[in-house]
Amino acid sequence: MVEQHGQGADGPITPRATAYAQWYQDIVAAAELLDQAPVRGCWIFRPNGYLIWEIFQRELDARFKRRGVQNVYFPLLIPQSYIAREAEHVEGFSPELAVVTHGGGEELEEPLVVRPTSETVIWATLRRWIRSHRDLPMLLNQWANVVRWEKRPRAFLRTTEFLWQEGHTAHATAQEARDFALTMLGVYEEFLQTVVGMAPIVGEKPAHERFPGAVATFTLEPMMQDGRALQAGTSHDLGANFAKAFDVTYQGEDGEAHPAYATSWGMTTRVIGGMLMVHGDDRGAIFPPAVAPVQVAIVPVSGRDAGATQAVDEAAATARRDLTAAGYRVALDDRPGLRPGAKFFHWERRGAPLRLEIGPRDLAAGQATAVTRHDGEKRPIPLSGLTGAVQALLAGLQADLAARARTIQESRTQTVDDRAALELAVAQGYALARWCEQYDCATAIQEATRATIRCFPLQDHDGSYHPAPTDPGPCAWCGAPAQRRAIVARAY
RNA sequence: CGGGGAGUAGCUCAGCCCGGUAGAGCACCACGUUUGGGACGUGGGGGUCGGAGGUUCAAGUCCUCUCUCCCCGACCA
Repeated sequence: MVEQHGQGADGPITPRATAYAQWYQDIVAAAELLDQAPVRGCWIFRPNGYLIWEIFQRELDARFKRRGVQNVYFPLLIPQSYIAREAEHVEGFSPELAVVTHGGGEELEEPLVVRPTSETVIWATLRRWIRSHRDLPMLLNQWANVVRWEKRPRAFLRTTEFLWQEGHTAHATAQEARDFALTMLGVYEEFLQTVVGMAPIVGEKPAHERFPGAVATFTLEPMMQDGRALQAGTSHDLGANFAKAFDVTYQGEDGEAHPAYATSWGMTTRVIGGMLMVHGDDRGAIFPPAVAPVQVAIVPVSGRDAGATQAVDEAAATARRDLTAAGYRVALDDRPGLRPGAKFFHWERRGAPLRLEIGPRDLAAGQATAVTRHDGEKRPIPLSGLTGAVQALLAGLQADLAARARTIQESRTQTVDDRAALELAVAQGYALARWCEQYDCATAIQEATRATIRCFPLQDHDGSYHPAPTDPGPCAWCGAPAQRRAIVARAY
């Protein structure tokens, strides 16, 4: 029923205030999500880690399909020449490609790259799939793994191989492509808010941070508890760049050939790491109920005699049966030989959002003791109405976590107008500052503060995104004229 | 790629300076006593000491080479 401890799972957890990076590693271990792989930068997903990804997949996939997106699968290996077809694309990705040079014991005539992303192979194929305006829009997605040879890997946040979904769509007009890129941005935002419990800033990347080959890159930037940003998803308007590079045209109603307009959008296993950093505390991981591998941990407390213990065991088994039947992910911690306290710690570290204690005293009162992980509060709930009470507690907990994340983010976001204020703001969170949109200025900011231009925030009106109103004034860093404010922050 | 650190039991590490029977804690297995916030007793299993070469009667320990991992920076979802 209950898995045994794994490596490092029981080690001490470094407090966040002592060393945030070390704390992060500790709670990844404590939650038993990953294990070390033999290859640098790669991690093994343990059952709990993969279950979270499966839940992400289920939630996102349903949202995609609701918008008419169909799943496909393209191969892992891509001819090296494909990557080179789009000028910015090859420049952007070449440094981090893994290249296969040998196969079947022989050197390959043309090296194959392990996909870092699939725009090239997909657009090479869309050339055959798109003929007429009746073929559009073509809305595709694939669940896949990709490889990017990063210099500095970190568990979940930046791994050599990572799991993601990559959506690829083709449209008849530039406007339609832009609209769809924003639609998917909205899907991501809603997912991060309601499922993951994040409060991402949604915005557009500055030109120098765009995806290689994109005309616009939109991003979601939730704040971690230490004030740093994490890019948690992107949606790109690729314009006609890939259609031109791969010669994809369709015949319009006017009988003429037109280029197809593209989007691509992706979300990765990185978000799992972000979720840990947003919600976890010094006692371990805390998972929002919507994604928790174990939503309810039932800990029976044995009685002084066999009869009382048997009654407790039966009540615990009944609770598990009822909650499981109601669709919850439940663990009954019936491991023998462990005292209740040890089990409490066990489930706290692993992030179970709700714990139910059932002991002789509870049974005498016809109740269970419910303990919410994020605030440690204990409250009795009647065994007769267990499922309903659990549902209410989990719903409240999900909302509490999201609200807490939003509060932290807002309290650490400052609107600033000059260099000194910007430096102070990025030392502890987000700065909302006018920026001149000059690359050299962004570089100067980064060299001085280690912060980067995260995005120009977008505002959500009537389900669509619009740029924030212009706010002319001097660039907070260099004083040159600036039209709008950007989020400036250190990032993972 | 620069700068640090580390490879010895499943995990965390001691042992290395000063060569001589491979250890501790935790975890694991068995039995018993415990059980409302990390229990205890007794017994037990588990090791090519990262790899290769060298010195030596003898190498975890000394020498040479090598591989790998982790952490901190620049590249990135």
